[in-house]
Amino acid sequence: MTDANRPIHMDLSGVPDVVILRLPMYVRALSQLLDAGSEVVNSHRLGRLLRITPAQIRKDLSYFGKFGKQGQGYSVRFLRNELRRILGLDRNWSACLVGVGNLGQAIINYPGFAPEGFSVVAAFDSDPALVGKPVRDIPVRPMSDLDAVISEGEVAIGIVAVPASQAQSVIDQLVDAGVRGILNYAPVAPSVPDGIVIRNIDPALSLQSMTYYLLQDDSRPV
Amino acid sequence: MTDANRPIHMDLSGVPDVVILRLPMYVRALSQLLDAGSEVVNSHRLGRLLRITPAQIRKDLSYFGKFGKQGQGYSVRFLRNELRRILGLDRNWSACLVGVGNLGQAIINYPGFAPEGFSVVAAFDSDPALVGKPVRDIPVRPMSDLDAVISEGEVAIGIVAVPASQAQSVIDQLVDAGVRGILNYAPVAPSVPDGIVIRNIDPALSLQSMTYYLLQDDSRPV
DNA sequence: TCTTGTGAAGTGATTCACAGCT
DNA sequence: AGCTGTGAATCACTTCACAAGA
Repeated sequence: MTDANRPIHMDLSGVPDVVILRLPMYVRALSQLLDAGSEVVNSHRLGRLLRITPAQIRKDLSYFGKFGKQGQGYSVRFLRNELRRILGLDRNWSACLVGVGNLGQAIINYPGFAPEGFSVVAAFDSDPALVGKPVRDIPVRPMSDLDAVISEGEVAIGIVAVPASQAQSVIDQLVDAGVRGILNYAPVAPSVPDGIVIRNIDPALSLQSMTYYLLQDDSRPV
Repeated sequence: MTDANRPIHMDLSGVPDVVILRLPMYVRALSQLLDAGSEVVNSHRLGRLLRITPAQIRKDLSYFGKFGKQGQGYSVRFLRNELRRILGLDRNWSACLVGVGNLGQAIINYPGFAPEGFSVVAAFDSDPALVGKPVRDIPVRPMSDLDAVISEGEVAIGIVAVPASQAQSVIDQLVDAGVRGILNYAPVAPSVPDGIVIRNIDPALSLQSMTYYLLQDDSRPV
């Protein structure tokens, strides 16, 4: 009962998706703690920082191993490094951007990607007026270059910042070219083949669900 | 058993959050169908469009009433209007933006908010160099104006596009001024009082959880 | 016959509570 | 004494499956 029938926690496909979604939050909080000079932390404090219950944090971590010491807590540095390794953030990830309009340019200039090992190595646009003029050192290429650049450059991630009407077609092209993850900013629910990971960034949907709750407690005088 | 002990489905606070998060997706899909000339739809087709099971859709709708006709399906127009009403999208919502840097300007220029009744009526920045120069017709004001503009203008929503270090403080100011919903683009996990609705837009977190799955099936040759 | 609306069943995630280690 | 790691219990969400209406 102690060691014979161990749980299959190392079964990687068995970790719930919600757990994976929380790990980056842990990494971020741990980095902050480290910056603030904390070398150890317990699940209670980490939970307060992220507004997550301590039990949740301990359970999440238990899917991957034992990282803490009873009575003390976790080494901030060690836990952060382990989580970064688990998430694959200890390596570099090349991404390409499709769509260099307002939004696309903001994405290229967004400083939040680089720190965790993501770099946009190429950009594409169907508008000839945009092609050729680099944005922040990143060359803007025609769509016809997409396939070659992705397959030759080991680009694993495609970032989609095109109008809704073109999004599915662009995503199909990215997948065909060999991209394995899609970060989609277009307001659509795209379909991708099995094995392709997609994340949608959709502020309009966020606002539209928010208003439901704003309607509820109109108790206070506006 | 038929009518005496009816379920408390009209108990508005009893609708699961996940359901509310899906309603805007339904609205969007229904709008598309309408644009495409479809007047009726059934849960199966709507589900295929959104990659949601038909049972899920019917169950979600059942929290709010009966919108369909057995044997036929739903009137696209009617269902869309009902959902828009339920979500509060049949009225106008004023929002203000804090932070008029790269990201903030992209948000102001983002065409996705206006169609569902959201309008950014004011913008604020702590940088004097940005204050005074309107961005796309929206005046940029100093932070000191924030309180007055929000309370006088019936601004219910604050959009936060400032650096992480300032985000919590800005959110506090917005809440104090009377905003009831926050759309936060800063990479932090802010805390807000009860009754305040917050939505976080955090592409970096999305990418960081994506890579976990990209590591898993390295079956194909890269 | 087709499709909704919904109790009941099933599945999945969170929280509890405590044994065990430091 | 303090805190982790984790089965067990609880809670929440999804899917099933079918009665009933068009």
